[in-house]
Amino acid sequence: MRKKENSYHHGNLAESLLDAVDEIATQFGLEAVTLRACAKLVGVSPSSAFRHYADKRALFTAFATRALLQLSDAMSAAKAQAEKEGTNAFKAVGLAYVEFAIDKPAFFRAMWREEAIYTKDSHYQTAAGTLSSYLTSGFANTIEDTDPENFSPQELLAWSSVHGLANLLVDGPVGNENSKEQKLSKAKLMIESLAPALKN
Amino acid sequence: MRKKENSYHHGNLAESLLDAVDEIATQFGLEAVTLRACAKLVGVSPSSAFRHYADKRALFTAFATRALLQLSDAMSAAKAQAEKEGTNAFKAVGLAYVEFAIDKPAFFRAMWREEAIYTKDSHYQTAAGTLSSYLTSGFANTIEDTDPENFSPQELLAWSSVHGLANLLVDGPVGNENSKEQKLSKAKLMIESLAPALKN
DNA sequence: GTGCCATGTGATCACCGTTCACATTCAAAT
DNA sequence: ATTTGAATGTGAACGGTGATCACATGGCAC
Repeated sequence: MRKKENSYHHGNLAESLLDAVDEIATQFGLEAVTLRACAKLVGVSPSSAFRHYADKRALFTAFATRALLQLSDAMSAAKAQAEKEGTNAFKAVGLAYVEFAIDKPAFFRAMWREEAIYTKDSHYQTAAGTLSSYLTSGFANTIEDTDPENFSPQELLAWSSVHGLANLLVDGPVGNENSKEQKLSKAKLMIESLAPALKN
Repeated sequence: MRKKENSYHHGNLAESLLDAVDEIATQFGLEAVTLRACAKLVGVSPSSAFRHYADKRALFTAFATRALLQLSDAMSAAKAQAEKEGTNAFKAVGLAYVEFAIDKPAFFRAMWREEAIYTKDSHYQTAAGTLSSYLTSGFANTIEDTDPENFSPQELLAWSSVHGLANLLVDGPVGNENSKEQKLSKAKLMIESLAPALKN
C-alpha cells in the first residue's frame, strides 16, 4: 500500500513496510531488502521506518513471523482437507511445507535466519510453536504438548526430515534443475518412505 | 597468518583471508564478517582482498567450500572408525554431521547460504557432492553414483533428516537450552528411529 | 642487473543502517 | 472551536560497507 498523495501521514506504515519486504524479497531476494528500498517503495522517507521498528532486525523479525503464520495457514488447510478426504494428514502437511519453501524461497529462508532475527521475540516464538505443532501433532498427545524440548524421536524425525528436504531444495544441491512438480514428486516419495519409521 | 613485519607482500593472502573469515565468524557470527575487518585482522589494506577474490561473495564461496571439506573429513573419519569397530556407519556419519553443526554453527550456516554464495562455482559444487556422498553412500550402488538428481527416496530421506535436524538445532527452536551432549543424544535417538525406514 | 607482472595501497564512490532536531498531523481535553 | 500534546513523517548528517582505480612496491624470470 503506497502512501496517499498529498497526505503527510501514511496511515498503515508498519504493515506496508512488511509488504515492501515481501515484494522486494520475492523479486530480488532477501539480500536485496534494504530499509531505504522499502521506504522508497512505500513512498516514505527512510527514517520513518524507525518509528515502527527499532531496527532492521526487528522489521525482519516481524516479516519472519508473518511468513511463519502464512505457512501455518497453508499447513492447516492441507491438514483439514486431508482429514475431510480421509487421506494421510502428515503427508499432506509435509507436502504443504515443502511446497511453501519451493514457492516462496525467500520467505522460507527469512523464517530461520537466526542472525538476522530476534529469535526471542514473543510473537516470533509463538508463531514458530504453532508451526511445529502441525508437523508433530500426529504424534503428540495433545496440541498443547508441543514443547520443542520434549519432542519424541519420531516427532523430531518427522519435522527434521521435512524441514531438511525443504532446505535442501531451497538452498542445497538437490533438484536444482527440476520443475516444481518434479520436486514435489520427490518430496512425496521421501515422505512415503518415512512411514515405516513413524508407526509406533 | 598475519603479514610479516616490514614486508610489502603478504605471501599467502588468499588463504589467510579465509582464516580471518573463520576467526571472525567463529567469534562474532557470520554477519560480522566484513572485508575490511578481515583485511585488518590479516594486517593488510581492504582493497588488497580484491586481488584474490572477485568480490565478497567469492570469498564466502571459498570459505563455504573449505567448510564443506572440513565437514567431509569429519564424516569420513567417523565412517572409518565405525567400520573399524563394526558399528553402524550411517549413524556415525549422521552424528558427525550434527556435531559439526553444533560445534561450528557459523560454518554450517555459511555452507548453505545460497544468496551469499556462488553456488555454481565448480569447487563448491564438487565439495557439496563429496559431502552428500557420505550421507547416502550406504544406499547408493557406488560412490560415484551420487548425482543429487537421482537420489532414491531413502537416500533423500537419510540426508534430509540429518540435514534438517542440524538446521533445527542451529537455527530453529529445537534444543536451544540444551547442552551439546543433550543435543547429540536427541540426534542419536532420532537417527536410530530412522532405521525402520532405511531397511530396503 | 633489468624489466615485467603479480600483489598491496590510499583515495574515493555510492549506498547502507541509524540518529536527531524539526515539521506535520491527529485526537483528546477544554 | 481552540488548544495542546502525542504520534508520525522528514531531511541532513554520521560512520561503516563493498567496490574501483590509478599508483606504489618488490619478487622473479630473463
